[in-house]
Amino acid sequence: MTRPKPQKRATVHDIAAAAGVSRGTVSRVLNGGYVSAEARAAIEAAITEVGYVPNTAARTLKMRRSQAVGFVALEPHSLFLDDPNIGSIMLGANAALSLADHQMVSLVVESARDTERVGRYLSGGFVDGAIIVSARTHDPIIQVISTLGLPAVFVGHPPDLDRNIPFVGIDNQGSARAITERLVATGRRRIGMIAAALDRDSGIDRLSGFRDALGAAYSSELVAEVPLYDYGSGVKGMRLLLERDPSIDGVFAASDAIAAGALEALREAGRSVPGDIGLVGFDDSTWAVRCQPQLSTVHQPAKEIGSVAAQLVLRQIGGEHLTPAGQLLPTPIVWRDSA
Amino acid sequence: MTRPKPQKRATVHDIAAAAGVSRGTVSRVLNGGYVSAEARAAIEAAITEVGYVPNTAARTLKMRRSQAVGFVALEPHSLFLDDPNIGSIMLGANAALSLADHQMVSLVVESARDTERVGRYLSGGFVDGAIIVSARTHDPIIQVISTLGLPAVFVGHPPDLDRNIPFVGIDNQGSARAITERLVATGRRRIGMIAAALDRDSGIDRLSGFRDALGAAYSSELVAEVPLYDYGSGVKGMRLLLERDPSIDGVFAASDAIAAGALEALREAGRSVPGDIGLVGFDDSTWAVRCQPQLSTVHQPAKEIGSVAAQLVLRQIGGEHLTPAGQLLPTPIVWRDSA
DNA sequence: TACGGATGTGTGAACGTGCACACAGTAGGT
DNA sequence: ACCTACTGTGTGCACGTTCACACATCCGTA
Repeated sequence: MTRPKPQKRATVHDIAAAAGVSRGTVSRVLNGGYVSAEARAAIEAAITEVGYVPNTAARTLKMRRSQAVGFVALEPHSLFLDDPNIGSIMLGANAALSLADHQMVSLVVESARDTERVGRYLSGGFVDGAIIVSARTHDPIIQVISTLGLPAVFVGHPPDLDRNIPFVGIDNQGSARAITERLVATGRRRIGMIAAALDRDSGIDRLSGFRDALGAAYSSELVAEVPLYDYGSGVKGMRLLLERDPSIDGVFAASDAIAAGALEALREAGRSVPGDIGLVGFDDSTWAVRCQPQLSTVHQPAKEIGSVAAQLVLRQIGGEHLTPAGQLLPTPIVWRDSA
Repeated sequence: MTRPKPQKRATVHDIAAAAGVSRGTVSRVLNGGYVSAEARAAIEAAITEVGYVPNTAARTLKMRRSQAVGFVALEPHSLFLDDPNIGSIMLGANAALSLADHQMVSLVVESARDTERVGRYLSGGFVDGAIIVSARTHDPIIQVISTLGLPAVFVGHPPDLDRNIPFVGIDNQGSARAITERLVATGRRRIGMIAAALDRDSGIDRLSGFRDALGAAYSSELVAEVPLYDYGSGVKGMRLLLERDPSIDGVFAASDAIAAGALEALREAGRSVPGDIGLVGFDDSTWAVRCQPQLSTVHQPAKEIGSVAAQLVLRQIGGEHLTPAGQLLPTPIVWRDSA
């Protein structure tokens, strides 16, 4: 199964020959340097005529820099479909990288096979740095990045993350505590939580913030654990809570998508929101304003997170050693109709 | 602003020296060939000890193949946030490429600056082929791909697409006609459409399918044109239709997100669905089952589209000349509660 | 003994680029 | 007349890899 070589493409040699100069001169018109007006004109004409494009792979090899940054999305399967956040982070990162004339290349990891291949890709000199999104605890990618010594930034910070690797995120615990406290302040007495993604720092921290806010009133019976931040999990989680304690009158959902699902389960059960039950979410994604009633939630500055992550990677590529390693962005609470 | 060189990494030379053999032998244990058991063992030991990873850029340069395929998402800004389709297509493509041991790299194009940089990236030998999603009519990327001669597949087919470039998509026109006809069959008499994205083939074709189905009953007054396939456009479009003709009793929304927005506007106006008005969407995305009532819609096999696109690119990379160029996937209608 | 095949290893060249260096011509100041 | 600075151009080398080739050894068989 030998493959035919791709068609031959023009090189600096061809351009040099066509313009009657040497490779060096062509290189100089491309990258700057002293070139006479005639030579420049002849070379530029030759370039447009044959449609020459520099071979970036060769340039990367020589320069040891690719002007590209990897954006690694781990297990995005449900994230892409239910969580608009990852898309916003991506667009924020792309905008920032674009400004610095760097190419963002997104790599999707869904299987073990992907992990290994992406590891090779990151190590292979195709990217100068990487942004890693939604890593779980003990994620093999952490090891890969650590040993590689590649400039990298994590979005969120798995507890076992190497201390030297910078991250950008939000104060999940503090935000969860704050919004739960405001739920308490509205007079709710039996407050539960639909906790999700407890294998990620975000999930763990949101739960412990909830716990902090309730203090002595906390009861593990009123916490429904679900695997994902998605709509379906919200439906199931809410049903479970209603079953365990029909007198429940407040719920903190670990994400807006979960809250939307919870809303559906509450509608099924004939409970009104915010009349019978106060409901708050997390993310301030497009879900929040689509729901009926609109969700009170924690605003997550997704686009900015992406942008900051990109800047931190670029600074590392520039040789800077980042300290302190972590950076947290503010998360204002948005109070709407659901609580 | 000179940047420090990245840290020096081990090469085949280092491994060869450490194992007491030559570069050639190291290459053979990496890529297959006759190697003695002792040599192999020594080399493998050296590789794991220093954590050697082959430099893919160098390999790409020599082999003229990168084992990577670009996934170009054009103006995904609202798509990522409101349309789950693009994520599904991406995951479908990644799965198929992964099986063939190819790396999918996604490139996001949002600005003219991005277009140019992505063009350079695609031409630079970093990818062996490309999948292009959601190109608009007269998109500059079409020109870039055509002149480049890079193996490529479009998802959807802008009317001005080069005839030789394969595409994969769905029969937007036929599907739109079919679902509109079923809406007619339920007894609706004043049927309107919220048409979107009329600068894309999908938008144009869905509108003309709608027109076909209504025949003489078609009235341009009952078509609300909105720019995007998103929720907000749905709200606006539906308000417009209600204003133009309060007796409207059926609506075909050009996407599920639009239908969801329309549902919101109908709720505002106090109309019941499907009681007062029958509503159908397009995509069968997660929106469809989240809405209340759940949407009758056209199922779009997004994941499969991605998968087929990937396979078509891989076949071209393998040297095959694809003919016929286009491939359409079936789109069953899913009949739920909204009509 | 001589030969051919299978197995195992080392060497040189090439992929396309950028940079350091060498070199040449010109102009201006001492 | 000489030195220096500036502009302009060509050449060789290196980046790290793979492949073709040459060479070496061993074995079985004519």
